[in-house]
Amino acid sequence: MIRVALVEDDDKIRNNLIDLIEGSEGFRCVGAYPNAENALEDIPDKAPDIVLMDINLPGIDGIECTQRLKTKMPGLLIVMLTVYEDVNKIFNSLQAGAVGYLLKLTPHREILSSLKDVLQGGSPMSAQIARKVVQSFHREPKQNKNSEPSLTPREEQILALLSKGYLYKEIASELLISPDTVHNHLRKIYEKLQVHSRTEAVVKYLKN
Amino acid sequence: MIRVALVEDDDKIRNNLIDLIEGSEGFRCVGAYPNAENALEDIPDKAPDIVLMDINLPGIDGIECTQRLKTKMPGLLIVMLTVYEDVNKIFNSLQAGAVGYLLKLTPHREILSSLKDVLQGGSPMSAQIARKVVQSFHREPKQNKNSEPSLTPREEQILALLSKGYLYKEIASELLISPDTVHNHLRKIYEKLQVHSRTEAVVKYLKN
DNA sequence: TAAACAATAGCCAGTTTGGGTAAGTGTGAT
DNA sequence: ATCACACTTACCCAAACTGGCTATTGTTTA
Repeated sequence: MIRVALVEDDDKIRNNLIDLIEGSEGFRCVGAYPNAENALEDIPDKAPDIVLMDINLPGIDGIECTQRLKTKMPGLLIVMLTVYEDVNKIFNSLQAGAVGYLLKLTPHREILSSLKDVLQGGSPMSAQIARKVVQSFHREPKQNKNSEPSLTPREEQILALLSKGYLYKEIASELLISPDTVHNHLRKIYEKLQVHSRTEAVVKYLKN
Repeated sequence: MIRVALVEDDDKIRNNLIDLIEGSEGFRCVGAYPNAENALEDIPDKAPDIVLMDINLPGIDGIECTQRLKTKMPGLLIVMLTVYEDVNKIFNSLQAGAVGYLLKLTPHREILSSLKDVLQGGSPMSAQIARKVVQSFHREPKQNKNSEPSLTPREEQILALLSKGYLYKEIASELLISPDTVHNHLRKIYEKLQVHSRTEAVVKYLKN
């Protein structure tokens, strides 16, 4: 039995979905709300498996609502509902914690199969949205052209310790060299990184 | 005319794919390589639209090869080929820059339609992989329970400037206050964050 | 073989920080 | 009206840091 909750402000659409879900074998509608405020209050008590969430809601919108629900119930599966494929809003919804989305004009049969799919680990979305998600997900091949002046292993090591807040002499005793040597490495590091203080160097270092 | 290149070490599979692509209306195979090394050398000259890349290759593997190709040709569309759904490898491939993947046992008809789909902005992948991608993509709602000893707005402001590597006097002139005031705020910040140097403070600050 | 460079070490002058102490102003709560 | 607290300024001192110059020992490369 898949427990479903709905958040949808349009009465007609909401009632249609209730009918669909309640009328289908293996599904139950455990809550239906016309706005995010009511949903946020009641859904934690009802503990549904899946929430169908309209993106455009009066007051708190579906994206914000998704984010709040996910903080309270991290395991909750939220599927967005939208009339047309607004790429940005869908993208933001996914970032907020939704696992996929459905268009409101999706045939009833497909809605039900998508819900089952979601419970089995799927993520209903069009290939276009998937591409956008995948792209945002590409790791930058880290541009080491001009930006990375290639520190030597020793310099990297010293920079790593510097980033932990060690003093020169602490780094020195850690590496069994003299504080003056540490000092010298740091000067080369600063030159290579084009910075003039440990803080700037550490900030650059932590950004990779 | 869609220009396709292949990287696949199994001769039989590679030749099958060449036949499929060359024998299909609107497709051309502009290169076929048994290993990553050859592919990396020749593909930039051939400038294909799409590369079909086996994940498991002798020597440099398909993931590494994808990463290198994307650095040279950021617009190149790479689709991974794999015999079974190895979630981790596929996941890494997508991170490396691939836009999707196909199973080697996919029917020929579907392979061709997936390639067209890719050119139109699609991302062929199963719902399970999509879910994994979407999840890695969720933004943490940032946990500020005990970890954040609540800095005052002014303190946050000063800490932000400190993190950019500003000197006391630079922060002072930026905020139109005296360096001594900056100094004082910093002392309170250090106390609250339980640190004893700007570097440690900045490191803590940047981790949120 | 000569040049380039990483790693080591030192000295010195000037600047920046970190910690101590003190105190004035304003705001909001009890 | 008193108290707590954020924000502000100030001075002192010791420790740490930055950047200048110099120099030796290896290793790698041209």
